[in-house]
Amino acid sequence: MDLIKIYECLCDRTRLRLLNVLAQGPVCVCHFQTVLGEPQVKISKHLGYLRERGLVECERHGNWVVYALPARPSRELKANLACLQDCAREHPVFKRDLARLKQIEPACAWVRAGEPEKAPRQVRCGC
Amino acid sequence: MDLIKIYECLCDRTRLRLLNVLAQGPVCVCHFQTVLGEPQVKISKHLGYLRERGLVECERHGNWVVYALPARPSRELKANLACLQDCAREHPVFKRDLARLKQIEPACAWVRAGEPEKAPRQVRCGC
DNA sequence: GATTCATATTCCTTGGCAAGCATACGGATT
DNA sequence: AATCCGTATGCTTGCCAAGGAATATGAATC
Repeated sequence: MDLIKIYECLCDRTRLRLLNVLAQGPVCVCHFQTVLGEPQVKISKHLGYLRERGLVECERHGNWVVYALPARPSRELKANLACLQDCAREHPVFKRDLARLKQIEPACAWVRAGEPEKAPRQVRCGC
Repeated sequence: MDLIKIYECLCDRTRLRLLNVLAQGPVCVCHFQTVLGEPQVKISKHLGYLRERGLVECERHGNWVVYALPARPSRELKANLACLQDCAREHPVFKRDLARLKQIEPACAWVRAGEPEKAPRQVRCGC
């Protein structure tokens, strides 16, 4: 049963935060680090966990790996993501994440817009 | 954060089934055993888990303990229960549970209706 | 080719939960 | 009081996931 796999993904605080941020658009790993304020290993592992179970997809652009929600989410996933967003709207941690995401918006506009060709030419990410 | 506690409750197959059944109305433990086809210990423990975290409430009537969804569920809980019901609608296991619940309906109408005064006088539950 | 940066993986430790057996508890019947 | 029924609790075992440190990979720059 697929539904249970979804709920297993949702039962961790960090993963909930990741998914909530991803609802705004694609994000690369280093931006997650900045937004959540969590170490790289933690972010990467939880993204891997979500990836293995089909809740997120990723694509490499040079040094960066950009994560996004699946292009064609299942009915169950769509419903649960909508529910999460609804619940997160009033929770301080989730709200803070989105606020931080907005702050770094200029630095990662190309990522959020899904326009890899506009990636900066220099190596450093800037976040 | 309360929301995470909710998701932790939802990440187990048995608990999802319990909550899905409870959405139809109050149910006593022995009816859960019949409907889910799971041993008593398992049912009781998962109900205890849900009870400790405030996702269900219970009330004793003679030998029976009747479980129900909270009278005043939080916004988050309400949203997630609605989402679960929506997702469960098309899943074979959840559907089968509800079908079985309907089958034993006559035997437990007083429970489902929340009318403890109509509890059968004899000891045996009959399920 | 060596270095730097972003990301992933491996290894390890720790904690928590699922499951099942056995047993305890509380209420009702006799 | 003894017994029966429905339910809950201890206890143990095994598994899996979280977290962190160290290291590996892969791409870009010099």
